[in-house]
Amino acid sequence: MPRPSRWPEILQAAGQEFREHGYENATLEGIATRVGILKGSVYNYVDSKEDLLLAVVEQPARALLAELDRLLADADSGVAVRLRELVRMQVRIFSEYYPAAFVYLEHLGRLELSPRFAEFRRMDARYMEAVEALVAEGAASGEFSLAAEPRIVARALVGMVDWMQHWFTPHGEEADIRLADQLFALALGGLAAGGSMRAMLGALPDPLVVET
Amino acid sequence: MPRPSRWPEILQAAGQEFREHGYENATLEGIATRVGILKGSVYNYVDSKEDLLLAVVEQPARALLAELDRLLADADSGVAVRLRELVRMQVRIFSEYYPAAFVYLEHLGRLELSPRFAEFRRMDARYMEAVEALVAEGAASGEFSLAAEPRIVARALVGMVDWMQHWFTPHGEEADIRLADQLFALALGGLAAGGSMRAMLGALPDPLVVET
DNA sequence: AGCGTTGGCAAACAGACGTTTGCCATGGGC
DNA sequence: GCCCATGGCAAACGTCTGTTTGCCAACGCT
Repeated sequence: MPRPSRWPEILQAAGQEFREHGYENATLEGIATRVGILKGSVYNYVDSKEDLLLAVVEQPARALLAELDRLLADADSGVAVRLRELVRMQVRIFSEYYPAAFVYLEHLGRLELSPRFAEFRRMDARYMEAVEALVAEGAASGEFSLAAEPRIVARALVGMVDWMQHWFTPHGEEADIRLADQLFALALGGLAAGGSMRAMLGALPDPLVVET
Repeated sequence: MPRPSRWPEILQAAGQEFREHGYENATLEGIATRVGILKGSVYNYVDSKEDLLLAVVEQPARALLAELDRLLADADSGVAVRLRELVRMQVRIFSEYYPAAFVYLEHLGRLELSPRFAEFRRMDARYMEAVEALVAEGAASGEFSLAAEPRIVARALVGMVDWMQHWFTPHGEEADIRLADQLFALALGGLAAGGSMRAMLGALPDPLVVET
């Protein structure tokens, strides 16, 4: 039996510390103490503190993009259905990679980071474009009837979902999906959604349910 | 003629540096250089770096709360109208206190800050409660027909608006109001808002327009 | 004119923290 | 049983940066 590596613990501890204190305030000593080792020992696994952030952020980022691709490939379903899947997907990743996914969100915006994070910023840009395209497609097909330009709408939707970093904690798969659907219903129908809107929401098919 | 104080310049420079680099990465030297003095000289105006953050954040925070009070006092208009005013108000403050208001948003969430920031966290909590109460009132009065619990709806709305820190830049009073109204229209009518919804939006009165 | 306050400069200080180094215990493979 | 890679420990290093201190020029006031 090989001596168990403590890399997973370190990764998890780093994620939690980054989440609680922010990258700049988090200390290597805090992370190491959480695992039960000294801060110097962390350098047996990484070359720098930034490497830790990179490692924490990489998993949720890749998962998000992979699912986005899967989702965009499914051009058969209506736009509303794809958008609902998008929201569900994102909530699922928030939950599955908690709190790493929130570390990702929080630190993407920060400049200052080395060029090694450029890839993630590109990924984020691609994500925004995808949402905007989805919204625009819905408007073009008549499925949506927008009260604002697609870009504004896309930003508002993303904000609604990404803002969850300030209040969301996982509550199990079922509850998470319910939450995602509530958010999506609000996005689709708005505050004033009457009975007809809710009927329409209830009638949406479930073609993309992920087997887990 | 008294020797002109450089406090306003320092405050503005601090706001910009905090906005661009984040509080922790911003350096006193960067702020001082922006004004054209040395970092030590800043201590003629402040006792600590934290004081600077406090000063930057205080103005937009107080303005926001003051306007919120004014807005909540107006119980005569319908809930939708008050909610639209809320969005307009917030965009206006983002614009008027740019970028200080975004520094406020960005750093409220961070823990680590001294107890002196507790007041702002209370203010934020009060703000959230107000939005939630507004939403609930709309649901109770029949003006809204919610697809989710008021608390979720309130969080989504706040997220939509507060996320603007990642893409908004002021474009003049008129354009800002137009933008606010687009966001509000999306919140009220959703993606699928049909022609009837837009007609209803257009028919909303303007009882709270602020004289500027 | 003389005096006190304001505020900038230059330099040094101090603490925090990321990183490096040398050492040693462990445990699997030949 | 020997060897070596792994990984932890302890301590030191170096830098960055917030903060302090002493000095002095500029200016307003009496």
